Amino acid sequence: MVINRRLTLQRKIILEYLQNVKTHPTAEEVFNNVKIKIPKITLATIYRNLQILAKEKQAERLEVNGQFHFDGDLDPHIHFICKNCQIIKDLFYDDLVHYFEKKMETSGFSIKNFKIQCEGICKNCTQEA
Amino acid sequence: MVINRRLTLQRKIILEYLQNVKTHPTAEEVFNNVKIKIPKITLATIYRNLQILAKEKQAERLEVNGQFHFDGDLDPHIHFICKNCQIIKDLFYDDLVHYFEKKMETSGFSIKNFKIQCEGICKNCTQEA
DNA sequence: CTAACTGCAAACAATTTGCATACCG
DNA sequence: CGGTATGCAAATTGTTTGCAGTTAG
Repeated sequence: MVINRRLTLQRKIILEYLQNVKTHPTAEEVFNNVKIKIPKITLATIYRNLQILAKEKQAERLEVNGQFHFDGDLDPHIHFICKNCQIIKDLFYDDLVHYFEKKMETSGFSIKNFKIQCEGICKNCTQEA
Repeated sequence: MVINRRLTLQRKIILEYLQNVKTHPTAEEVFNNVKIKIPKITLATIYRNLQILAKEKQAERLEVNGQFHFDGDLDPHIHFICKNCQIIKDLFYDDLVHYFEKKMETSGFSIKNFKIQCEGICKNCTQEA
């Protein structure tokens, strides 16, 4: 039951967009942006491809306040969500990631992937208060 | 715009159920269980209350494989999801939690709450393989 | 050539809403 | 009593599917 994926233009543009943007777009936002380059693309195609990309670990799906967002950055990192401005910020804290992986392994779990996300107030918003 | 919540029987039973169960039920599962005690309750009431409980931090909502689950345990902990048997296991690794909180704070973030969840194969399933 | 993919429209599941009634404080 | 919550049914949102035509490898 192995599927031989084809790199269609649609999939290529979607992936490129996810890899170049730093805003963690929703399916809708991916749609609006990809539509600029492929005007007749439909939401169904966006959904189908996002699902494929997530399943094949070329992108990550994350949930924030009930909405799904997508991230093309595969480097393990933490997502920080500001409760004020709603920005989703990437934090590449390698020591934290390592501590976490180590802990899980010494506890007897073989982990495949993980998600760490936290909410608070970002530096920008703290200053303005 | 402060709302004066009332502790209705429905809300009470839902919360009690979440606090006593260790399986991280979905809204549907909460519904099926609460219905035993309150036969004429509806899904709408379940959804309304789960939303309120999550917003007021009396329960936590987590997302696993596109489905939302609820957890009445407020103690900060990690969720481990077994890719084989699909169990959602709570891990109370205080050192990990502290390391994480410390790191975030020394990095200049004031964090309100966080979610850590990871996927892998649980001990039970590893033995059986 | 042919299996994988697309666009389109229709179907679907999960969640939310409007409203009249019930009930907590 | 007043405002919050409920049950019911209908509406809405986000996502998925079937199908005929298109395309990458």
